Amino acid sequence: MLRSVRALEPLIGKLGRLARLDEADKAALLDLPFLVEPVRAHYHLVREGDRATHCCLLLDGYAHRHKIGPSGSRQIVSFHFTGDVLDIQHLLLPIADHDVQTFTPATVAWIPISALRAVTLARPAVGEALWRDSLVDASIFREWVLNVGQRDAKARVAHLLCEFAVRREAADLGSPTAFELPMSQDVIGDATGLSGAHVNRTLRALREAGVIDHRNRALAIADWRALCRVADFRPNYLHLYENTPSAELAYG
Amino acid sequence: MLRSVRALEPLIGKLGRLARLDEADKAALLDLPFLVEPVRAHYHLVREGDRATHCCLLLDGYAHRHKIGPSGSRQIVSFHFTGDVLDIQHLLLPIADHDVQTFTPATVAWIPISALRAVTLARPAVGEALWRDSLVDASIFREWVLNVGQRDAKARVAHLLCEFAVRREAADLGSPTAFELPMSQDVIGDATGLSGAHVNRTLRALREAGVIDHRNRALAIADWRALCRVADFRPNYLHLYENTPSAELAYG
DNA sequence: CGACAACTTGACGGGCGTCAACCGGAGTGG
DNA sequence: CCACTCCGGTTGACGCCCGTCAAGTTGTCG
Repeated sequence: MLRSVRALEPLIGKLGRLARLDEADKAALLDLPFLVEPVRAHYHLVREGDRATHCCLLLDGYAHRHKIGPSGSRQIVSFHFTGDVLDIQHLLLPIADHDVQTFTPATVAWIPISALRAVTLARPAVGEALWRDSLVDASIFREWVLNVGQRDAKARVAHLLCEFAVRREAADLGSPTAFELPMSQDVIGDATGLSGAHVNRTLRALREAGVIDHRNRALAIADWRALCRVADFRPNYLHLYENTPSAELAYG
Repeated sequence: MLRSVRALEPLIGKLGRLARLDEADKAALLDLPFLVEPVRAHYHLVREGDRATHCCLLLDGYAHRHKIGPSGSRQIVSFHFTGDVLDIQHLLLPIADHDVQTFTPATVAWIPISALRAVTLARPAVGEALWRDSLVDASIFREWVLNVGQRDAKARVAHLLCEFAVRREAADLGSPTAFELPMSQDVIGDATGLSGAHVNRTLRALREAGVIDHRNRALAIADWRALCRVADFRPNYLHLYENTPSAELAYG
């Protein structure tokens, strides 16, 4: 475990996009106690049933949240990037109802829940940003219910890629149209309610349609509009509003 | 539109289960401005794209939230009962990302968002209760992603019935094991990602297995344990903890 | 260069969608 | 009191999307 100065910068970046934070708000965030921990891929950060004492901020790498279904099957319910708070619900719901797991090597910061709650009370703008973040999370879950409930395999996978691209762009994590897809096809399957084999077939179909270019784990979106059309993708559920900077991902 | 005294009692009941409210908190809630409106079944309370000015509290009747998918299909993402705030996310996310619609005749109270936000700032316990409510909502969405993503038809429908029963019990809305199922089979299909025809087949299978008794729209749960087993139902995602009073729905 | 995980592809089968027909109850109008 | 309408429930026939399984290939890391 390490303790480094200003490691919480990514949190300020994220929350600053969700609410207007003044200098005192930012100072209070930077003043939070925390412990930095590098972890390997496939490391369980939270397990269902845990009584949480700390919230987990993802400083680097990728993670997902998932639930275990009948006969051990796994449903991934969200993906997370640098700057995301992985379990903000533990501020108010003490017992975890799902697992959180890295799927690449990652670095996380553990923040005591008591300290985070104190900040939300002392600095209402911070509380507002965190609450809004959890509401956007909920909106993404709703969209995923729609995704696995109504769309066919091609649309499901395409939708996932669209969301990945737009969220990367919004979080300023590099090119939105060419990036590494850091997860295995089984993981994509667990997120879309498909088998790994069918994810493979589906990615091939998207490639052969000229919509994406996908080799190994390198993804390039060849035709953004076409991908959105296949995916039935409308980004409103991400609630980015004017914070979507991208000309590259122009929509409509 | 009507204005009646203490119409907001159901809100106090609900929030009182989510956080410890003192007399001043309750007084602040009862002091909220509101307008009561009776509405017919299938009335749209909120439409995707609306800029919300009021939050909608369900005083009586049933409602659901849904999103429109490819080629006009509909995915219901949650059901709501008396006492539920139907669109708490509009406190912080101004533009609706989904529709809210009654499916029985209902009575709602419209509360101005500005007034509700003022109360959350002045009375932190109220803010905490509302935030927690929105986090439980999010947890339910996650469970629904699992439901439509991983479970087969019988488990999906059974899970919906289990959730209905436990939430009725928790909200003190009458018998948890015998009640009216107020929605059509198409509606159940839209909530579970199944066709209405297959919901019918599935309900028949559950009836023939002796798990439920279901005639017209009257539902009786004949074997609660068996229903839970079929449904892969574990109520932890509802975050009721010690607030689950039921001996009738004992689990484990 | 060997081991192992992930990817790839094909064959086969089943769960559930689609469609169509029929039924049954509630409301409506004569 | 009955005919008509309409919505929802019920059931069967048929087919497709996608799961499962198995075999082979590729990529990567020690």
